[in-house]
Amino acid sequence: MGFAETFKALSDPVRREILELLKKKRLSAGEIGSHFDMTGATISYHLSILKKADLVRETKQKNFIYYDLNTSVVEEVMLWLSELANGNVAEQKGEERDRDVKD
Amino acid sequence: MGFAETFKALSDPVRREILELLKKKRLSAGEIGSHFDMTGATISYHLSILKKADLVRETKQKNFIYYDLNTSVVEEVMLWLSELANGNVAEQKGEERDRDVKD
DNA sequence: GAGGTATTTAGAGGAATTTCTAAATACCTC
DNA sequence: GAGGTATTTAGAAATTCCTCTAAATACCTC
Repeated sequence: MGFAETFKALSDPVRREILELLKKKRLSAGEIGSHFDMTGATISYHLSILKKADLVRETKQKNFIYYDLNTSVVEEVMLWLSELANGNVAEQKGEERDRDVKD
Repeated sequence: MGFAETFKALSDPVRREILELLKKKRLSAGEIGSHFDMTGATISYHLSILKKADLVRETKQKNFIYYDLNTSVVEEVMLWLSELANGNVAEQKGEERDRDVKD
């Protein structure tokens, strides 16, 4: 946990693109790397940051390491943003904001 | 627009705390600064980044500058996250994911 | 276990970020 | 318009981030 690590992980365009790739299906580090014009070492660095933020999970299989998206952390972030924008959870339709806040 | 700037803005704890302060009510730069143990110049720097990300708006009044939260950008980010996590908009209850994606 | 493929780790360079102090700007009040 | 308050800008220092090359680790297959 810790939004600092999560938002920092999300703040890099390469890492966001990795997450979008993983949205479709899980991929090995090498498959992810082939989508970018960077060395495998750099991809590994980005994956380590996504892992630290718990945005992706890894599974070893044969001599590949597969990565997939962890949506629960994404939803925690959405919750925080939702409370920031609306003062409550996922209420999108009204403009009731800051109503009945006791403490 | 540009998620790079938005997520980068959200990635700093001071800036997230500023946004939470502004959730309650709009505040002048000085009022914001008094919540932190930093110089006014540093707060001004953070505000400039929030402004660039369009997460806050400013209004001049007398010789104060008031800042308030721009929730529409927050909602754009939520939308992106929602599509990342669920493949569609704010669908929280099902596990239908990646259905009927034509292109 | 030797060779091969997949991935990570270490170390270094350059760019970007965060903070400060000091100075500049802006605007209000008298 | 002079003095005062609020805020930003400029420049510098310390730290963190992103990328690379080179080397290490891990694991599979024969």
